[in-house]
Amino acid sequence: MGHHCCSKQKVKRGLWSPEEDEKLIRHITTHGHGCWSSVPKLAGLPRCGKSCRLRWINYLRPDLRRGSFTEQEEGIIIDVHRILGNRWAQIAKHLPGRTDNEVKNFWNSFIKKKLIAQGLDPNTHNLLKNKTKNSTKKTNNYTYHQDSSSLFTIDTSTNKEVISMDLIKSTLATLPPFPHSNNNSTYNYTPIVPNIEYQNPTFTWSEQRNQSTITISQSQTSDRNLITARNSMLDFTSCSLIESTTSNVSSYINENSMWHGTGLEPTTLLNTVNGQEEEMQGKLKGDQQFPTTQTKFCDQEDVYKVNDHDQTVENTFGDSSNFGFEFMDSALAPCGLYTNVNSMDQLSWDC
DNA sequence: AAGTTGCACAACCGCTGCACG
DNA sequence: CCGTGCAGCGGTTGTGCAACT
Repeated sequence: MGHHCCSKQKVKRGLWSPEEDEKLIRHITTHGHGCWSSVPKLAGLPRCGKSCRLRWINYLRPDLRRGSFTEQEEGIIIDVHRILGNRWAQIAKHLPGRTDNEVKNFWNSFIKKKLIAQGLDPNTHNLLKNKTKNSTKKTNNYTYHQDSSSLFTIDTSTNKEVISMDLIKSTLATLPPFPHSNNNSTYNYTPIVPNIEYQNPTFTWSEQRNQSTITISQSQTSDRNLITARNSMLDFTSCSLIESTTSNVSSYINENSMWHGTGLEPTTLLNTVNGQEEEMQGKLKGDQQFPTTQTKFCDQEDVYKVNDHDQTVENTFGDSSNFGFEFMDSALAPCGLYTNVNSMDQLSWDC
């Protein structure tokens, strides 16, 4: 039984011989593939166009990277799979020289088993045990909520909740620098504000659920009411950059509040670049690819409370690409940015 | 040595979405 | 709007080989 596209043809199936490979390579390098259905006839191959296309894409293409996957590639696959699931073609776009078929085979033959062996569900990337929807966990001195769509995953080596920063780092790298800073500069970080789902000491990021987007905002405070913000919006279904802007932003910060119900919302920032206030909204443009990705999003509003402090942080990301609660503990607690659950406030991730 | 099993990877199958007439 | 052809995708199967019994 041949393919539906070539059922009327006498086509050969099975493994390709070196002679067939040579014919196909010679044809495509000299003429291009054009319409794949015409390739077999033009190249003198007893195959269907579909088979020729697959052979070229998955095996004969000159830009293919052969050989074993590196640990870095493995990490990228796991990270992107966490977002996209079994969208192998999308995942393969993050791995130059690798094909969707190759990624899929590697996943099924290696990564999948590895995750299972580590007690992780390869579909959800969550722990197989105690996988309860909307369960509330308590770790160290903070509490948070977790479900299958949580932004956070388990670092199996430390058994801690972590978030990979690869996506955010690579996104910020595409943005223009702050006007009065360099990569090693120190600047004030406008602290946590409500209705932003996630943050770390260097930047904040949030989700726009209806648009399948994530907004990353990094701000440099020049005074209490004017900050320079770098914002980028990405579509996490296609891993493409939708919009990036650098602008002066008027922010409203309630000095007396506990950052509850007031403050700066990156999805509705007031753009004052041209002296006119306008709401910043993402518009789809371009199809810029992301080097690496990760993330998964919550279904509910996230609310957390922190103390009202500006803090000074280094404009660097450090060596680790993972941002864990342990790090947050050490980095933020001395600044009074959040307090533990034994006191009034708690950091709560209502995912 | 022969048969069996498990694995990696190549290839196929069926489906979807899109363009076009 | 509908039918057709095509490219592309993800799931599945087939094949070859090495390890094991």
